[in-house]
Amino acid sequence: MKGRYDFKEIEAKCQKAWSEQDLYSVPDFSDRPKYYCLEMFPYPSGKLHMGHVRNYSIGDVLARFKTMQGFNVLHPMGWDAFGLPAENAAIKHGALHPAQWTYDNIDAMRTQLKQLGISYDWNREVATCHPGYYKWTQWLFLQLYKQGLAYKKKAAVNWCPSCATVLANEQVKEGTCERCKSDVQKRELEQWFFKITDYADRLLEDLDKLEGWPDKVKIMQENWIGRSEGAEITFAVDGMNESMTVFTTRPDTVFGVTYMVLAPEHPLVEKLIEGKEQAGKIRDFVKTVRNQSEITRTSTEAEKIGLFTGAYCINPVNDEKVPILVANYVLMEYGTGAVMGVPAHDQRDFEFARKYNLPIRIVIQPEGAELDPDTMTEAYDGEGLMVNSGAFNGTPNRDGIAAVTRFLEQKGLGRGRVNYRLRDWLISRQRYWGAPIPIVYCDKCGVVPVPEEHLPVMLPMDVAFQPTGRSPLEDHPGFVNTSCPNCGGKARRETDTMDTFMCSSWYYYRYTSPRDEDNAWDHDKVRNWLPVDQYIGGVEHAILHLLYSRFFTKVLKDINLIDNDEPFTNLLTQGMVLKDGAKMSKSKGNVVSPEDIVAAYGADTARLFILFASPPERDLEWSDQGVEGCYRFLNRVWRLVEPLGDSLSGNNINRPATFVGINRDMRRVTHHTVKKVTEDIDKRFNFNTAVSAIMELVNAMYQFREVPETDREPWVMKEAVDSLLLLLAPFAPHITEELWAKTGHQGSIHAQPWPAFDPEAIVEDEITIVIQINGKVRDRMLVPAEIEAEAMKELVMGQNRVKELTEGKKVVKVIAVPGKLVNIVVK
RNA sequence: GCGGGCGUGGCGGAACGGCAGACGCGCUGGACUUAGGAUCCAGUGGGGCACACCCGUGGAGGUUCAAAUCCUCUCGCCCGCACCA
Repeated sequence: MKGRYDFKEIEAKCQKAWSEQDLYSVPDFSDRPKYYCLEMFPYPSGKLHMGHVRNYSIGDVLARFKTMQGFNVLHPMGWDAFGLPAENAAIKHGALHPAQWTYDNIDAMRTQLKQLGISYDWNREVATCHPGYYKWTQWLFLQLYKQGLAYKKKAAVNWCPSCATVLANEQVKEGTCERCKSDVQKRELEQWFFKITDYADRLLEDLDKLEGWPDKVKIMQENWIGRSEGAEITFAVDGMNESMTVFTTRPDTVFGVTYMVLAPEHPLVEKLIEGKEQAGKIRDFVKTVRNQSEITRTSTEAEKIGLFTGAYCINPVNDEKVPILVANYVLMEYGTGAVMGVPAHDQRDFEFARKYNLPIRIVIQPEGAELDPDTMTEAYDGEGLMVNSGAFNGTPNRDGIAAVTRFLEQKGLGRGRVNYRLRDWLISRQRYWGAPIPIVYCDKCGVVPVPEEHLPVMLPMDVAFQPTGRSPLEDHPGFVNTSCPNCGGKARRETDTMDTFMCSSWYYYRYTSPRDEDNAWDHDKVRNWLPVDQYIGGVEHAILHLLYSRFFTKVLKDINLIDNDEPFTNLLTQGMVLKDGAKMSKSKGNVVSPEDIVAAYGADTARLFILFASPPERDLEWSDQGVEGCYRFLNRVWRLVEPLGDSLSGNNINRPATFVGINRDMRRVTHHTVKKVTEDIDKRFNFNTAVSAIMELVNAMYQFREVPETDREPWVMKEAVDSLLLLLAPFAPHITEELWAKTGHQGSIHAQPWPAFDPEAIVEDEITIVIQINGKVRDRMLVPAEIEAEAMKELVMGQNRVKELTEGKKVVKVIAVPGKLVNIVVK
C-alpha cells in the first residue's frame, strides 16, 4: 500500500498552487465563447454556513464544467458588506467599528471560500462598503435622480422600532420586519423613493422572456406586482365642493353602490367631519388605527370597523345619495385610498353591510337563479346580466365593465385605469453603515444633488455608536454641514443612507470592471459579459433582490449604460440545508459548521456530499453518515488510482484496434458515464445523479481490476482512469488534481478539455427486454439490440414460457417497444 | 382565503408513460485479521418453503396494452402572499 489519501496536505498544496498560478483569473475578452456564472454574494456575517457551501459548490461545479467545455468563464465573488449587523455589533461591543467588524469577517470568509477550493477570480473581488464601490452606488442614485426616478415624498412608511429605520414594502413579511421579526409600525415621514412603479408593466411583461427562471419565482413576482385592470370613478360630495375618487375592478357594479368608504388616513376625512358631531369619535378612531401595528391592522381576522362621517356623496351614474364612512379595512396605500361599497357583489362589502345594516342592492343577476338581498348569505361575484342599472339593464356584466367605463369617460367622471399592488421602493435608511445618499439641502436652492465629480460622499469613520435610534450621521457636524454645490452657501447633507438592496442591485456589472476609477463599468466589458448566464442563490430573494435587479437593469438600459434588458438569463434557486428536518439555527442547536466538516473530511468530501445528497432545488437533509459515505468514496477512488502511479502514462500503452469482451464492456461503462454526467450537469443540474454515475463507474473499474491481467487492455484502464478524474474534477477539485499529476499528466486537470464520449462505444450488441403479459412482467429475454418490433414479437411468441402462459387464452394484441419490452394482451 | 410545491424502502434519494426502489447510508451474513469503527464479497420493499406467485409509490376513481409519472376528486405536510377594492 502506497500513500494514503491525505486530504489536508493535498488540499493545502493544490490551493497554494492555484493561487500562485492565478489559475482562475479570466480575461475579459477571448476567442472562447463567454459564460457568466454567478452566485449571490454573501453578507459578511462572520463565517460561512452550510447554505453558503451549498450555493458556492453548485456554482463551482458549473463554472469548472463550463471552463472545461471551452467557455471563457467569469466566476467572481464579493461582499454585500453594508448593513445593520455590523452597526449593531459596534453598538454592542463599543470599541469595534462596523468597518473593522466587516473587513474582519470578509477576511475570515474569504479564507473559508479558498479552503473550499471554489474557482473564483479573486482579482475581481468587490465589497459594497468600499468607497471605490459605493462611489458608483451613489453615482447610480444620481442617474436615477436625473431621470426623475428618485424622488422624495412624505408618506406613511414602514418603521421597524427595533432596527430603528424605515423599510421597503418588500422587507416587511406578514406585518413584521423580515430581519428581526418585530411588528412594523406606520410612520408619516419624508423619505427617498425609487419609482419602480413606472416599470411595473415591463417588469411584469418581461417575465415571459425569462424561460430559464423557475415558474415559482416568476409567479411570486407576478403576484407581487399585482396588476389589476379596472376604473377610477369620481363621486361628488353632497353639498360640498369636494369629490372622492375610488378605484374598482368592477365598474359594472357601480349601480349597486350603497355606501362609500375612506381610509382613516385619507386627507378628505378631516374636511368631511369638520364641525360635525361625529368629529371627535372619528378622530379618535383614526388615531387608534394609525397607532396599530401593521400586523394587527392588516390581519384578515381583524374586525372590520366603520364609522359614518355624516357626509354623503352622489353616485354619478344614478345620482343617488350614499353615505360616506371611514373604515379600518381600507388601505391608503392601495388605489386611491377610497372604495365604493357594493355589498351584493363583493364578499367584504357584504359582511360589512350586514354588520352595519347597510342596504344591499342586486345589480348583477346570474342566469337561472334569482338573487334576493334579504336572503342571500354571501356576495355573488360571478357573471350575469346587469339589472337595476338604468340604460345598462340586460347587458352581460363582462361587457358592462367596458361599457360603464366608456360612459363615465364621456361624462368626465371616470376613466379606465390599471392599478398595481407594487409600490415605489423606499430606499432611505436611518442608519449609519450604508452608502450616504448624495443629496444636499440648501436654504436657497432646495434639494441639490451632489455633483458627480464630488463623489464619493465619504461615510465618516469617526462617529459615536449609541443606541439612540438616530443615525450617527445626524450628530456628526463635520458630515452634516457643507456648502451648497450650487450657490456656495451653507447647506446640510442628507443623513440617511441607502437601502443595501441598492448596493446589490448592480454588483454583477461591477465585476466586469472592479477597479475602474472613472466609470461604474466599461461598456464594452459589460456588453461582452452580460447578461449573467447562470445565477444561483436562495429563493428568499425571489422578490427583493431579483426584482430590484431587474428594475435597475431596465433603467440602465433606458439610459444606454448597458445593452441587456434582463440581468439573469437562467436562475437556479437552491433549497435549504436542514438538520433533523429543520433549518439549521443556533436557537435550535442543530448547526453543522462547515469548518468542522472540512477539518474532519476535507473540502472535497464536504462538496461532494452536499451535491450528492439531493438535487439542488430541493431541501437537503444533512447526514453525518452520508458525509462518511462520500469520504469513503473518495478514499475508494484514491485506492483505485493512486497505486497505478504513472504506469499507464508511458508510450507502451497502445490503443487496440478493436475492443472485445470485458474490455468492450469496460469501455461501454466509461463512455456511458461520460454521456450521463455531461447531460446531468448541463441539461438538468442533477448533480446527485451525476455523482451516482461516477460511483457506478468506480464500481465497474473495481470489477474490471479483478479480471486476470492477460484479459485486460491497459489502454482501457487508462481511458477509464482519465475519464473518471476529469468527470470528478468539478465536484472534487483537489483529489482529482493530485491524482491527475500522480498518473503522469502535465498541467492542471482544471485546464483540461471536458471528455467526449464515443457513441460507438456505448452501443450494445444484445439487450435484455422484458416480456409482459397483461402488463405484468413474466419473463425476460436477450435479443439483438437493433431488432425491429415485428421480429421482437415473433421471437417472444416463440418462447416456451410465453407459450405456457398464453396456452388456452386468446391473444388480443401484442405491443412491442423496440429496445424495451413486449406486452402480450390475452383474454 | 388565494397562489405554488411536495408525498416512493428503516433514511437521503433514482426512475423520456414501458423492469419501481439506480447510487449512497443503515442493517444482516461472510472473508481477511491480534483487533476492526479499515477493506473486500454477498444479501437487503412487504408477504411467501419458493428462482412460482401475490401485494406495493399518501387515499379514491379515471385514461391507457402499460401510470410513481397524465386527468378528476381527496387527505397530509411545506413555502409564498394575504382586508389589494
